[in-house]
Amino acid sequence: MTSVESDDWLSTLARERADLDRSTTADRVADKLRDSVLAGDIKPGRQLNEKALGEALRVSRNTLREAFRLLTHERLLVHEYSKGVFVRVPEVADIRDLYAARRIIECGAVRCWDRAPEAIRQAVRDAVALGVGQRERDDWPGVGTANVKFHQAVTALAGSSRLDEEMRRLLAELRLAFVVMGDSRMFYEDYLTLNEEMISHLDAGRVEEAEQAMLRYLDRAEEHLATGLRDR
Amino acid sequence: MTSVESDDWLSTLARERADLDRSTTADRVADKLRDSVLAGDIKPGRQLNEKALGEALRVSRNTLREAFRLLTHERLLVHEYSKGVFVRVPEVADIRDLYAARRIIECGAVRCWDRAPEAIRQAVRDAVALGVGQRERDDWPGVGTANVKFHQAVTALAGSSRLDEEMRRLLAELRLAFVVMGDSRMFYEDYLTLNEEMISHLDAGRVEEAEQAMLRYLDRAEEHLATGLRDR
DNA sequence: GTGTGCAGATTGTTGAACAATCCTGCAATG
DNA sequence: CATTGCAGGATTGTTCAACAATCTGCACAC
Repeated sequence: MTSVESDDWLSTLARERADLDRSTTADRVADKLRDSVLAGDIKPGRQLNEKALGEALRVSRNTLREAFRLLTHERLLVHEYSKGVFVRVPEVADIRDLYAARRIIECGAVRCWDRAPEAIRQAVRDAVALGVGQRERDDWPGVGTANVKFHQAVTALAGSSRLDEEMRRLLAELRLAFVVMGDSRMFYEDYLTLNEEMISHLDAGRVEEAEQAMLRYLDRAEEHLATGLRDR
Repeated sequence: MTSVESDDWLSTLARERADLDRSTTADRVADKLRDSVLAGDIKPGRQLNEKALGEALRVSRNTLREAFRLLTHERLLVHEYSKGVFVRVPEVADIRDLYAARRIIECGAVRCWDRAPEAIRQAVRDAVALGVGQRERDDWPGVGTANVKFHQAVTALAGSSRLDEEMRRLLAELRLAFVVMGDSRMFYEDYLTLNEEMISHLDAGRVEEAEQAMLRYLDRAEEHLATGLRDR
């Protein structure tokens, strides 16, 4: 073997090293809580009692509080001093704020289409195709998660892992709103056709039109969530 | 007094209520550490020993670890499992990533100029004026902080507190890079003229030109930082 | 009904303790 | 000389128990 090959091995292993580093128990507790919150098992507004939860999960209060802090940072929980942590109750103002951010990030990302590496563009196409497949088998929750994948892939076009991370947080917070209003399937149907429109625009080099389609999508989704949240 | 006045009092107090809520000691410790890191007192790469720091700051290890967690989320510290936390060493790749995000956010925010409330647009003008004043009295660090204010004000044009928060984090992380390379004053001079150009474009309704100026600014700043970091 | 004060519950913070892991230096091996 | 193996010390990961500070709810007085 040549030394070049050997170096290649080393760099590959170095890249996978992160997987080896076990996560802290706080991280795993946070994962479990995040699932429970996003699945709607713990309803928005509900307080998370440190003692009770700590005993249930068999972790100490300190570790649990670290997990709380993680989820507070993700805006899934809110922390009130000397009162405790609560599952966030999404307000209409939050939706407005959130979609203002999405408009900036996702429309900006769409404009990066021509500059983005082919692999990432392909990921966008794949996400749309996945959604279409799920629709054909009437798997509407599947269409929903494919939609999330689509928007994450679009964000990746910008080429910033920091933006990707922020979008991950924004989308998780959005799912909270879906939890309180219960998502309708007609909704996703609507979204999917807009995604298909976007990808056809992009593949034809009509970046400007794709951005307009994204803007329409965001406007419509925002209004749907805002009204749904107002009279829930 | 009328009931309207009374309501006004209440809403004012409600807004200031956050100031009354004392923060946790972890928050205050994090503030202190953040200042030390951004002032360059604790150099990038240096490890933060839990026991020593805890004794110096008179807080328990648990509380200190809470503060570490906060600053790790802000990307000022990095955490390696079973090894401890270290002040982040900014890499060129970080700069690239960071400026890709800034391009999306700040250029997108500039496009919101016409839709933004007048008060926020005025804040942008004020930030430029402040920088001009500081330049006249040769206060170059002052010009630097005015420049940060300018970019925060521009971000606020988008109308999303979540984006504002993200920009706050991005700018703090950027200051880390300045810490390791030592900021030059010629640099800020250059920036300030670009800011003046932007504001004149905006006041004349030439949003498109202002966005181009922002893009030029970001390109130039990124290159300056990347090269300065490579051969530090 | 409004305000006051007390008791119980919950959170904020600390310090100690032990297990798990990492780092360092040194000896042994080839 | 380079590498490996190993012991010992130092540091981190995690838990627990305790106390102070704060909040909440309820009874009571006016």
